[in-house]
Amino acid sequence: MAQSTPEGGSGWGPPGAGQEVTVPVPAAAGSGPISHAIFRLARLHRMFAGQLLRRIGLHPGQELVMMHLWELGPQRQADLVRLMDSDAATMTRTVRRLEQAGFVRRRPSPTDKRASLIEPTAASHALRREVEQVWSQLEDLSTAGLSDDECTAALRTLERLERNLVQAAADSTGANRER
Amino acid sequence: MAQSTPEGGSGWGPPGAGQEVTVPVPAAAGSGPISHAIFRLARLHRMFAGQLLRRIGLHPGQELVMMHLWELGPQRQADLVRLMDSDAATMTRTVRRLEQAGFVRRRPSPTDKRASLIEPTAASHALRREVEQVWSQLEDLSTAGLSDDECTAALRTLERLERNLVQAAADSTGANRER
DNA sequence: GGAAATTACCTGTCCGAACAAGTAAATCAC
DNA sequence: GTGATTTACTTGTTCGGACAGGTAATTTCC
Repeated sequence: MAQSTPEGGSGWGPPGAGQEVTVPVPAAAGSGPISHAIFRLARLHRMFAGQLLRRIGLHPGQELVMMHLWELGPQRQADLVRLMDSDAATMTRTVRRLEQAGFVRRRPSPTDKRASLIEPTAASHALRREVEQVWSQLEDLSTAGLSDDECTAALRTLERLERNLVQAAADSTGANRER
Repeated sequence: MAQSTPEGGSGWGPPGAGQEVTVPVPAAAGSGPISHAIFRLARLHRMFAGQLLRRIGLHPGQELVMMHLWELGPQRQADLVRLMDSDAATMTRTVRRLEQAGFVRRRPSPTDKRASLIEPTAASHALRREVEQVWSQLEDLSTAGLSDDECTAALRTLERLERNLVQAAADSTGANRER
């Protein structure tokens, strides 16, 4: 991992704010500062989550599935896909790996022969506290030194960016074919 | 802590949109609102970048390599790894794919028989404007409707979160072995 | 000069993510 | 009821990303 040492951010130029940036902004990415910041933050965040989850035998993404199952009980894969806004193919493999790891069991749906219900195993419940601890820890690390107001503001900022992209995606797919 | 959970994050329904295009925040993730927001934003952002890059024959990540090469000229793989804070193994494969795609060429380093210099091909320069356009477009979509001040604030927020994680990573690695 | 550590790169493996394509079952339309 | 469409799921492929391990060249230190 070896995140580079804090050092000179090549100021990209907005008014006033001439503060140091902690990350290498090698000017090549000066093009899209926000995009690049999202990219780097995401990478770091994912790496951190992976590092924490690794200790409890999960990979990033798997813990989300487990959390949904613990909270909502048995779900079909399609439900999990919808809950996580994920991909059906990815879910197939993720569930299979969770099954092989013994955290999940499949049961054929009584009402739909196409579907199977995914349910957490008894063994998996021992993980629940640990997973919640990991998420809590990750949240604390991310928001270290931020006041409640700042956290709220940060959350709003992230959601605003997300909303923009959701909107753009809706526009672009909607432009092609009316849904 | 940091458990603000402002009203489940819902409530932004675009007026009149007869569909719940927005994002599922299924309470299971209410645990770490910031973490989850980062996760979702990153996923969307990456998906969008991939969609845009796909049209010009690149995959997410490859464009970063190319941008560095265009800007800095021939680099060793190790340099690219450092510039992108990436992984050596990943870089090996990324460079090979870029080479197979004809965007990059390898030349043995004159001073170091272990290393090879990666340089952009002439053909690749036709891509440069398109790549920059993609980044510009991505930035515009992300920051749609944001004022300059809001953009700056958003950037600072992202960098603050990143700095926290960088710090946490430095702490955890530094705790194990003093560097 | 020569052993030991470091550096640069490659390969294998596993994972999530996305796309394409396919199968089977359920639902809809007529 | 039959045919068309939709839904649920699977597999194959390709990519980035991370880890483990391996080779060769370089540097460090004695």
